[in-house]
Amino acid sequence: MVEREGGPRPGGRSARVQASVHRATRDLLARMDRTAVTIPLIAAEAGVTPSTIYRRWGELNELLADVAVERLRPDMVPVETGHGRGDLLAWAEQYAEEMSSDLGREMIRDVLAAEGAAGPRRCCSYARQQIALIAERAAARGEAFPSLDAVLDGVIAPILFRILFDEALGNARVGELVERVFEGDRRGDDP
Amino acid sequence: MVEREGGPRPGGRSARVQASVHRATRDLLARMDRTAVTIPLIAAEAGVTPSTIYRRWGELNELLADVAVERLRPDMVPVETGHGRGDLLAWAEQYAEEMSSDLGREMIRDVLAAEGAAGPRRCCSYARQQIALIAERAAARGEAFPSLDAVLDGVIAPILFRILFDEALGNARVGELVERVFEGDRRGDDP
DNA sequence: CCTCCAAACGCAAATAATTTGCTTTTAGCG
DNA sequence: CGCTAAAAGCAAATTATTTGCGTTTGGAGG
Repeated sequence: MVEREGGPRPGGRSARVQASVHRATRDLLARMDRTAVTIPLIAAEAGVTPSTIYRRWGELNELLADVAVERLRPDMVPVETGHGRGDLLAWAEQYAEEMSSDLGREMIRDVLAAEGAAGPRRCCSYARQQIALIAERAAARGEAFPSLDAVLDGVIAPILFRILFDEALGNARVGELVERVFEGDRRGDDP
Repeated sequence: MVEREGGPRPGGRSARVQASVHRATRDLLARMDRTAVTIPLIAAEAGVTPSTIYRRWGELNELLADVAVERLRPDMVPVETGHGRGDLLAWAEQYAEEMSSDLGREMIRDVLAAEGAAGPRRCCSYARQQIALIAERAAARGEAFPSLDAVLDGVIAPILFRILFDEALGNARVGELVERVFEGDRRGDDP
């Protein structure tokens, strides 16, 4: 019962279509204004008929979200600085920077604009995995490290909240948040 | 040089059209699936021609965002409990509850899905105003109260982040966040 | 290797949404 | 009371979306 999450079986026709549609979408988004990107356009660029896209993704939002989630998947292991706090700081700074770029902001919005909570949750779990990895390394060194929820609420949440609703945080503020989450370092979550 | 932000002059034809389109949109969203709500439908419901809506709002996302921002405007003053911490807790709990409802979630997504940062910022400023009000009352009583940014990052951000990307927080967790933001109560923001 | 099957695609016609040029209405102003 | 600019209506043209049906394809079982 091994569910594959990356879509259909690799190598099949279905996978080829998905790949070329994704590529076409990325290309067009890079080349032109996002409001000008339409499904017929993507279809032409990808060499498929529009109805194929409509049947597979339903609407543009879903396709854009699909592409964005894939691009948001972390492609590297968080850098090691020697201690958990440094690891988290380095990671958070990079995360904030990537996400607050024009491209990052657009991808987040694309993910959120699609129906259903699957996309956003996957993005959240990407961050979770990265932080869990840093936490495990810290634990292996015998260091104290804040709980996953504390980091999510204390560091990731403000970073994304500000990007989405206000103005992106600078490195200074991100550093403060990381400090703060290490201050009241309680491991458990029960009252 | 008094710019009106609620749209055109009140009483004019333009204002009537805007009002009836907003009302029609709310009605339709309440009655049917959001994916079934289209501009021609709203136009029919509002008694205007579709082109009027297209010219004023451009696309459905913009109209939905416009309607959502208006519905998200706070319509009451935060309850007074006698002290700032209680005020903030009560307000945060209600905010979390409203925003995590199906309707709340949809409205937030609508606001974020529109182009431009105006809608999201207005939502952020709504929260800011409410918190500033609570903070002023606390200050008037001579109480200590965390900075606006501390509350935004420590309370509002996690609430919205979890709604958007994960699972809504319960009252217990909201209470913890409020506690925490009062713990390291520093007024200034400089290092 | 061959045959069969279901899933996915292409094609094209039908439907629906969006854009646009032009006309008409209307609220505000001299 | 007309004038005017902004906004709405109308309808034709364009573009996007849906859908029915035939075809292709990759893989499973013989």
